[in-house]
Amino acid sequence: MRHIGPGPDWSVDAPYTLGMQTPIAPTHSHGETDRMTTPAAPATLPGLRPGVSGVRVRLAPSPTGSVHIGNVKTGMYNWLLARGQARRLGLDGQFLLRIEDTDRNRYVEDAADQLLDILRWFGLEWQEGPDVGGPHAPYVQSERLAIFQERARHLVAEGKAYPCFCSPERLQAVREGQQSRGEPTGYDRHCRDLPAHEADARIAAGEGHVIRFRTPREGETVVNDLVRGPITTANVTLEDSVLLKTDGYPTYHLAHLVDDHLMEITHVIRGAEWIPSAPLHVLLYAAFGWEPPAFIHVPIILAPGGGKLSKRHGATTMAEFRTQGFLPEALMNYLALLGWSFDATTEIFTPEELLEKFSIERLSPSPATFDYDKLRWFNQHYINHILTLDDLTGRVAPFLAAAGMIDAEAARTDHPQHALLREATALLKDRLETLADAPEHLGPFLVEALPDYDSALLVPKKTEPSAARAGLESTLALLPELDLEDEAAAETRLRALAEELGLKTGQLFMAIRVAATGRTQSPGLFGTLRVIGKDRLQARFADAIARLGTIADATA
RNA sequence: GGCGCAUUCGUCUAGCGGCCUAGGACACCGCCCUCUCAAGGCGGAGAUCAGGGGUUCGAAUCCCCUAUGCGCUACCA
Repeated sequence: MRHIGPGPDWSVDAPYTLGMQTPIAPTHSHGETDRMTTPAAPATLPGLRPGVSGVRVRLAPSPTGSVHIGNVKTGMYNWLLARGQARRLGLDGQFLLRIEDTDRNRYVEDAADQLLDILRWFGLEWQEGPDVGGPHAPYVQSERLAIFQERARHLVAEGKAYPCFCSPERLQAVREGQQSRGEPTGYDRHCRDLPAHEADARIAAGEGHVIRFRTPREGETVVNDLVRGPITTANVTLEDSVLLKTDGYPTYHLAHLVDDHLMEITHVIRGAEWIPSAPLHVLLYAAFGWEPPAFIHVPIILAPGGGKLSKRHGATTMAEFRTQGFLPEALMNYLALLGWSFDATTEIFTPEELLEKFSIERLSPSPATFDYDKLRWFNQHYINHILTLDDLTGRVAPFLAAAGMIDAEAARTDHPQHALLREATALLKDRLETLADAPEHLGPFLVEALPDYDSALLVPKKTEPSAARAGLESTLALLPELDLEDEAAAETRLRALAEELGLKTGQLFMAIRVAATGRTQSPGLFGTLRVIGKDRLQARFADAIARLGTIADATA
């Protein structure tokens, strides 16, 4: 029987080393711990420092375009930790949103607004952020430049960072020289030991420069990742990274770290692409004299063929998944399982259930391949089995309205088209994989007149056109006295009709199906007839009969 | 090249030294239901647990090496 350790030991045993903490062990989801003799251990959260009463996590995207699915997944885990796991343990849990717009070259004008919009659509709610404010405002880094510059100056004053005057051209030349000699590339620390008076003079003269971190050249740094365990890196392999750029903007390394500290972030769940720079961050925290947060690096999402997920494979941004008709709940369920599991068999987790079940202990360190087929299955499952009919009706409506099939207001229950929309949705929902499939499937049930279709479809296999026509004429004649609301009765009547005409039920039913919908595939015939209704059926049958008049029987 | 991370059915995963002749799900195949197509139900095939060494009475589970994949190696995040 293994237990989660008594909690991380945060004692610092080396200047540049985080206190050792054992990687978290998963809890057993069943078994002996429930015995009455076992005193209930106080619930603890891995990575939480003693004395800290709550969890504060963040999602810190940069507004450089549309949000990638991977960023959202990472943000979701943060959200689930704060709003789910932490709160279940009776802790305060705050999830915040911070915009990291420190790259002026990649900045995209409306990206931040779109970001908030799509994150809200997805279902993430933040307690502090650029739109809602909070105790640590502003939550946009470009509005916090003075803070970062002050911190950088502070490090320089303490000798833990230094100004570097090397031009991009020199840096490139250095790199090329290293490459041609087969050496590891990297900054050669040319300005690391400039005399202070010289550096000051050049700055005073207005010479452009960056601020670099004076990385220790000896020892090693340990990053304690909560799911991976300790990751040790020799300091010699680390670079003197740029902290502050020539334009006065901070790099990610400086900005995120200062803000995480100021905003009292307790857990940093971020993409695995940050593992290589995590030692730098640990060193930076030490240089500032700050306690670092707990780290969890979650794997990046792989593309079906290997490599990273790109346009070539399908949707990659949140916005694309939305327009393709995916439900945020289904997307969240699928994404959650791409690197996390609850047990051996449970796979359906609504957002509420995720908040109840999610725990960082069960996060996986290995990368997962994105499977569009499985996502579609989840989406279909939510459409068909999880959403209520009224909910689904409301979600399908915008897609149908965009296709011009219903009025934009038809989702309102007092709208004249609403009843039909709802009935059609009920009838067709089991074949919708995405909301975007709705126009294709519901079309025949919503429009007045059918779009043109292949008249040959009206003649079922092994059936003469004349027989199909006779069947439809009889059905049309029978229509006024049929009670379509009583599906069983209508079925009995039409089965009898088939027998009278000497047709197999399949033959008659198929002819009717095509006449009613223009297709050979539809929901059950009698539900189909009921929803389309007598008026439209009358017109469609008449049209079908006219079409059949132009098709001659095969002369045997 | 250097540094790092990862490695159980095609894919997502369960597995924490004996419950594993490896469980579940997607996809695939078959059957059932049936007026078509879906949905649903039932069943099947599919992983010698990357390979090789150890440790142990016993290893998918612990250790080491190798291989492969991925990431980082920017005044991008």
